[in-house]
Formats: sequence, C-alpha cells, structure tokens
Amino acid sequence: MWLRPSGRAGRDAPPLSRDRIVEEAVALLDAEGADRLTMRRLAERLGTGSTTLYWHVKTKDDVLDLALDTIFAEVAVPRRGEGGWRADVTALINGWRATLLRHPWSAALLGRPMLGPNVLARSEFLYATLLEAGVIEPHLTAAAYGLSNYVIGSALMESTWLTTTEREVEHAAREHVHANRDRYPALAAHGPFVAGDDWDTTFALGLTWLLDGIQATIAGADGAAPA
Amino acid sequence: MWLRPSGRAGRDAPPLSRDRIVEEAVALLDAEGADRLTMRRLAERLGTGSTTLYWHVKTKDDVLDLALDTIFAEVAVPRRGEGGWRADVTALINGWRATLLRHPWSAALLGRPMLGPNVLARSEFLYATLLEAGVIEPHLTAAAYGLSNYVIGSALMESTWLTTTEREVEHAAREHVHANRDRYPALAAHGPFVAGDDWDTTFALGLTWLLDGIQATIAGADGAAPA
DNA sequence: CTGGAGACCGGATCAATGATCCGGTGCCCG
DNA sequence: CGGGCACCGGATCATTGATCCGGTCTCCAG
Repeated sequence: MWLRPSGRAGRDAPPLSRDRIVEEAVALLDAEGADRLTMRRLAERLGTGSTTLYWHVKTKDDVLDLALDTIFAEVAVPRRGEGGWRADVTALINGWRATLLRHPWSAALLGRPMLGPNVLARSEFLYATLLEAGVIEPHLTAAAYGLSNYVIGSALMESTWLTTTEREVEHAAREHVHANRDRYPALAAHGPFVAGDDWDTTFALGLTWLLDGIQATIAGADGAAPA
Repeated sequence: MWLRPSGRAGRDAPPLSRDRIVEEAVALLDAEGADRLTMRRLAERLGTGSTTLYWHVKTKDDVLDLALDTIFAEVAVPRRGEGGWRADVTALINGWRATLLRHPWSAALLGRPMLGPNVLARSEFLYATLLEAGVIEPHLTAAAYGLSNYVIGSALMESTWLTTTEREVEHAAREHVHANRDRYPALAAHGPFVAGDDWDTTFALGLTWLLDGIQATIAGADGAAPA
C-alpha cells in the first residue's frame, strides 16, 4: 500500500486505453509475428491482466482489425496534382507496399474486410485521383481493384517468401526443383528459387504495365507522359 | 465381436490413408470454411479418433498444405500452342482464379509457401509458355509474378468480400461510407459498396492490361493478336 | 502352426489459448 | 461522504493442437 503512486502496476503506465493496446499489439506483431500474438502475452507487455483487455476490446479479432488499420496510417497520401495522376498513384501504391512489407504479419491478415478509416482514406484518394485523371466507369473499378489486388498479392507473396525463407525451406525448394528438373525444366532454368529475385524492380514492372493499361483507357490520353 | 467385418468402425471405410484425410479435409473446408476445420471434427467425419490422424500426418498445417495443393489439380493446364501464348496464359489464369473462388477458404491460406507438385506444375507451364513466347529475363520473372500476384490478390479480395458480405457487413459498410460522404466523396459516388461489382469483367480488364504490358516487351511482338 | 514384429488405431491427457463470470478498487460527483 | 461507475484481474470454462502409451490386427519367418 505504501508507495503506490496511482494504484496502477508500474509507476508510469498511462491508464491503458484502446489505443495503447493497439499500439502495443503492433509492436508485438512486428517483433514476433502473427502467431505469437496472444491476449495474455499482449496483456503481459502492457503490465495488466489478460482479461482486462476485454473491457476495451470485444474480441481478439478486433485487435487485429485495429492493428491492420493502424499501420495504414503510415502510408503517405500524396498531395495531388504535383506530378500528374501517374506519379500520385505510383507514390501511393509504393508507400502501400512498403508499409505492408515493413509489417510482414499484415499480409496474412488481408483476408478480412478492411474498412478502417485509414484504409478508406487511401481508397478514397485512389478513386479520386483516377476519377480526376479521366478514368471512367467500367475501367475505374477495374483500375482501383487491379492496383489494390496487385499490391496485396505482391506483398503477400514477398512476405511469405521472405519470412519462410532463411530456414531450410528455400534451400529445400531450390534443391527439389533442381532434382526434378526434367519435370520442371523452365522453373529449374529460370524460375524463382534459382536466383535471389529483385522484388523491387519486379514489382515496378508489373505496376508499370497496369498503369499503362489504365492510361490507355483515358479518352484524351492527356495524363502524364508514360515516362 | 460378432459381426465385425474388418475391425474398422463402419462396414466399408477404406483403411484411412493420407489421401482420404486430405480429400475429406477439402470437403469439410468447402462445406464449413477454414476456421471450422478441426482435427477432431475431421476425424469424426472420417469415423476415426482424432489422434489417429497424427499417424498419417505430422501436423494440422500439413493437412492444410496438402489440401491447398490438392485443389490446384482442378485447374486445367491448357495444351500449349492452340491459340498462341496469350490464349494459353489466359486460360490458365482464369482456371486458377475459378478454382480459388470455388474453394473460398483457399485464398486465406495463400500466405504459406506453395510448393506442392500441382502448384509447381502450373508454375512450370506459366514459365514455359512465357519463355516460348519470347519473354526474356527481367520481364520473365515480373510477368510470372505479376500474373500470380494479380490472381491471388483478386481471389483473396473477392472471396473475402463475398464471404463476409451477406451478413450485415456489406450493408453497414455501404451505409457508413454514405453517411460520411463528405469525407469519402469519390467512394460514395463510385466506389465499391455502391453497386454490386461485376467481378468477372473487372478481373478480365486488369488481366488484359497485364498481358498487353507483357506482350509489349516481346522483341518481335509476334505473339497472338491483342484481341 | 505360432509367435513376434510392425503397421495402425484411439482413449486419456497436457498445455495453450480465447473468452466469460464475478468480485473487487479507486475516483468523482452530487 | 456515500453511492455509482469506469476500470481491473483472479478463477474458471470450453476448445483445440498435439503427445503418450497401450491395444489390435495382419502377415510372415521359423
């Protein structure tokens, strides 16, 4: 009883808000990955009991949803109109990808509806930019979805590969493909597994193709020059 | 003891092989989704004890990996050279997408290394077709990855949305965006949530853009006509 | 035959985890 | 100053992945 500054466990310890929980969850996810996130472990890091968390949050999935939306705050929304729609979209998409890769656990969580404010704000920017560029309806949805799906798929694949790699898996895969190179001639000669891929340029190429396709659908075709 | 045809539980019941386990796992996943797959439930459907499964399979993740590779057997590998590389690639990718959508649980599992024989065979076909078409190295990897990532991302998004929808989520999302239409003007006016998307044509458009981009990198550009 | 080796099966059990119940504790406001 | 309310957490439950260990059946060597 003596010397208990505030009734809380530690001496500092801000009063444990939902924000603090999510913040710490992101830290834990970054540090140890998605499967190590436990309500108990999270609570321990926060210096509270595990059950206390349930007062601020309904379920563990809520924590994950909130954590996912939180990191989207990191992707900068470009100021529009600086270098044309292409530059703006490219900047957004690259920032998006960078954030997903900076938090490898995020890619595995993309299989849940993303409706947080940060995600919506980025989607809004994407739609607005494309609209202003002159992309019209059948292509508008395709463009927005196409770009999103491409980033998501790329990040998912790269995260999976990079996380899983290092262990014996990459080695085993390489060896297996090589051992059966009669069955997989093209893969053995050129496929992944043979040389460390340059993810960045690979991603950039695909993105260029998508942007070119989108640009071609614009009537006047007066967007930024195709580089 | 009397009347025990074979010592097995039921009268038929083929002796429970690894294949039978995986087959039943796929059925269960199709019927009830990824989160309802339990070793106990799976064993029950097979008419055995749950612990017996561990004799044929090391972990639950093994079951998932095997199940994932199994459904890839469904995607038909086109006979090459019928309508040019574009037709072949398009057929493969569309089949791929169809399979992923037919088993919505699969999209969520894509965050694990896919190294099963069926997956590898499809990758091999993709690489071989692109190679033969004249796609060369910086673009080869980008093309293969780009296409894969695009299908994966698309299937993941569509499955997520379709699965989650039906419930109140779609309704709530639509309403939320509309309520804050001052913050999300473009989304409220054109975004998803406003009209049921035509996933098929949306997907086809993005695929066309990617294929156009790939085709443009081919030297002689003598692939099939761009339709 | 026959007896044992090995494939195959499953009940009991363990540890980890998500979630709830319910009884606190301290602060604030009337 | 006293009651209400936001907030906390120990005990507890059900579920699940996984292991231990002892049982059963088959089949082949001697």
